[in-house]
Amino acid sequence: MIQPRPRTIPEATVARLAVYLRVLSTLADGGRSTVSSGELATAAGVNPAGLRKDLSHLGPCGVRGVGYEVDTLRDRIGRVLGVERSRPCVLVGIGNLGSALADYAGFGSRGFEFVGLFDASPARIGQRIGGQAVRPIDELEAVVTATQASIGVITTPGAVAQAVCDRLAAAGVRSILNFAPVTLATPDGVDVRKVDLSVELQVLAFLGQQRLAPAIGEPA
Amino acid sequence: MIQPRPRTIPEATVARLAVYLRVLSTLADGGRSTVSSGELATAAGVNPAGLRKDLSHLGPCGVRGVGYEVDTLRDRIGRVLGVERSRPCVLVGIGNLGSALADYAGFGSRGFEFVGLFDASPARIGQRIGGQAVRPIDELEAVVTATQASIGVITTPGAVAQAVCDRLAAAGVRSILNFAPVTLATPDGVDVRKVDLSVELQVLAFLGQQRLAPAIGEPA
DNA sequence: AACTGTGAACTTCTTCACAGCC
DNA sequence: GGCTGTGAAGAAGTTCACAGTT
Repeated sequence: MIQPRPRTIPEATVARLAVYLRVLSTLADGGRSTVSSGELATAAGVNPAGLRKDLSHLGPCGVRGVGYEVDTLRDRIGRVLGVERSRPCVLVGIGNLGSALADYAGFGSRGFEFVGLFDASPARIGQRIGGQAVRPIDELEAVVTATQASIGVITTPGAVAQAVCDRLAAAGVRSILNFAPVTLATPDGVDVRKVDLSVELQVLAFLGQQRLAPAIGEPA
Repeated sequence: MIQPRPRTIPEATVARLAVYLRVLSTLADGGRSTVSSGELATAAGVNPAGLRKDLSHLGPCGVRGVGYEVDTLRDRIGRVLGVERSRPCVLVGIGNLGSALADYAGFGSRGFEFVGLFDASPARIGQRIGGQAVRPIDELEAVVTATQASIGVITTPGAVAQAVCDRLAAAGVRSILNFAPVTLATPDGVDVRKVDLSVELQVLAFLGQQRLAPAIGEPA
């Protein structure tokens, strides 16, 4: 018994597919009808062979000697990533960062819909962002239940992030994107993806300095 | 001739060191004086053996049978990452996201100092954020030169990100953190690190759905 | 006894090189 | 000729298991 294709796509590949999808949309908007792996790879900032390997997870989708049809490939990747399916999300913590996310138009075209924006501060309640009123945090559970939201985004201060995370998980959210500068613990079946802005800066700075000074011993 | 230790620390390790540093600071603030790899690993969300391997890049820094001294280890990591050194940074694009970054207190304690906030919109010029006035984008080159800023952060709309990137690189910035949803091209010697919020969400959603349905074939 | 530091096994990801097809 | 799809090689990262030290 053979299995025709491993049913799981590696995480690294998924991340790049999302990037290819955006590049393809841009190309399609520009009226481009066909593209080679080399060109697409350059535009996406990756190696051409790697791009072809990524696409191989979707089954054959190009034409040898020619390249890929832009519209077809875009639709194919979109279908695999599930952009046509609407995904209700809730967002907790409506500071500058939360507002930026709630406002960002790019999510809608990828199937993400914010169905609830929550904050603890009375001053923010009722404020409208991206066509949505900010609600008090008490309503979190009710909204998650009513909307069946399975994705939660945390943009609160670190001090309350774990508590928010616990409430999201208890309410039925299965995937959490965490921007708070803390490591969250979650029950089995709930996964967290962390984006840590200060870590990104630190890595960038360190790698830059390491690249510049490959031969300097640090003074005792 | 032997080299006692490879002078480069892997990127993945650098990212985790930044996380350990934060956890250690929290422990130190709580008055904790010593900690084991197991405990620290749990708090950082990693495997204990991996943590020890990460630390091994700094040379021996624990005591066998006992653990690590919190203050010592924090200082050691801090020194390696260069948090004591002040790093001038410029930030271009002062929307919600840019404002969030300019305001974020966590950068200062890591040695990052925003020495210039720039925007193209006249409406934003002069606005004060995080103790800093927003300047017109025309002043970018002058400020980079005067402050010797080597790090630039781009939080502009995608359409202008490449142009901003070109100007930063030409002005002498060597490391760029890009939040705009485009892939940037840079000359040799300038490196870019990309944070793509919508890719993060997409990966999170996909992995969640893939985990739930490991055995579903997609209908033709 | 407890816990670190590290070689070795293992897994994952990337790159290469070329066969296969248009 | 040109470009895709993929097995094989290589690099990087992770986990294990245990020797070494206090």
